[in-house]
Amino acid sequence: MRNRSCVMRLLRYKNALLKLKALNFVRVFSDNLADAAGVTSAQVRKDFSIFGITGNRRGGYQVGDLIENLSHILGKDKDYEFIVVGVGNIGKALMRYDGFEKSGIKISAGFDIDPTKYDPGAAVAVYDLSKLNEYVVKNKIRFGIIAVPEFAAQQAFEVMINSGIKGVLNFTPARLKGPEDCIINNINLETELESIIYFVNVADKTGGK
Amino acid sequence: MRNRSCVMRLLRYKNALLKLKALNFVRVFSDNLADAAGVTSAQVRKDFSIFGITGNRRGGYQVGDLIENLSHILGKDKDYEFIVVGVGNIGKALMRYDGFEKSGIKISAGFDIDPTKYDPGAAVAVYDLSKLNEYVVKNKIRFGIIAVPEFAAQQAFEVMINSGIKGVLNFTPARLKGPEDCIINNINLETELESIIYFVNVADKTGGK
DNA sequence: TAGATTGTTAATCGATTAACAATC
DNA sequence: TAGATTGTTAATCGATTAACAATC
Repeated sequence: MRNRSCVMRLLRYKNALLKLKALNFVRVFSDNLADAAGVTSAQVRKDFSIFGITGNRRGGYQVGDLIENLSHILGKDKDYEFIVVGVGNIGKALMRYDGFEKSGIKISAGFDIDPTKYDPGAAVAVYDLSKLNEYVVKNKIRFGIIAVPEFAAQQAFEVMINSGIKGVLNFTPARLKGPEDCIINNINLETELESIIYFVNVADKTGGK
Repeated sequence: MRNRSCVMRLLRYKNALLKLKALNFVRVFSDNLADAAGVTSAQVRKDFSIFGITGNRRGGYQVGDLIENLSHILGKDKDYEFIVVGVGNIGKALMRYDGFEKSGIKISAGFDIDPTKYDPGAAVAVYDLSKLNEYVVKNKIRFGIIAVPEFAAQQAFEVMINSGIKGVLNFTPARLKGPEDCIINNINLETELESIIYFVNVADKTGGK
């Protein structure tokens, strides 16, 4: 199915392919991609088959064609702008992070309710939250990142949705409620760390030592 | 099964319960927890059953007991220290983030190879990467976060593992290779954003407008 | 007791994997 | 051609859900 895990795998294949291309590889087999992405070769071929990607029996896949196919499927043939709401530690880090560019992703502005955060002249400008609607409408922004404190998350989300944003990455533990057609991805840092603690503790008890 | 998704759900139940407790709730039903965590009530009861958590038929669960049970299972009856390797945008944000404390998680130091980053006097001290082993051994640190550039990830990981670290949260796209008994959680920010773009584009085509 | 909720089993659902015919 | 790899179907695996007897 074209579910989240499958799409995440396609993104991994694409990243692996870009590295192969940089090494001047021309052809690649499902086995190679499987190794690179940490899955089975059947999984790779199945994923491709779901999206109608074909190769050559016996000859594998052309690296260049495959990258083009995946980029098209993943909607990465043009650049995309994100805004950040909440210019605290995490928000600021994302605004300054330069690793998104190579994926065609640009963080174009930040918004906060705290006036001491305003900085319209910065490399990535920071505006008052009240300016969000105007900015998003004017620049046709469709994507955003929520990096506010949990209690402010739902409200921030609603401002974003009402302005026309269709997809958000939510760094708060809040379970956002909104229209069906809006895409929400959640990252919960506390939970990630806590789950590591759990599995290490389990390994301690069951494993040796 | 006691897999990652299941543990992540337990963590969500616990967070919901802590909020209920703050509101002076004494009892809770599987239905309530299901709503709070966005799952079915059968899932909640099944999860509890896997970990041997029982309630009262007809009477639901005692909020206090449940929190205690979950905290014990999740290994959160004591505090845990993490170190951060790579004091760039993300690393710094994590070191300054104050939301971990309430979960009993402390970021106790940062490490970097760039001498301009050293700051042994900071609230969270930053040391040379060469000091990592000594620090980790001395303070019996078992958990770490990798926030270096991708090319340095495997090396950073090996330094950590060799010092006795057992669980890491990896912010790079690198697929880390190490001992079986080491726990690795990956967060890939680019991929999270790219998957949002994909699903919004799909909704555009299939949905209205 | 009557009614409601748990705890658990069995059914369902979906995703992954194995296997192999097609074919380059 | 002979050999190797794809593309796809069927089998397997595991997780989620439905259902209901147990029971508070």
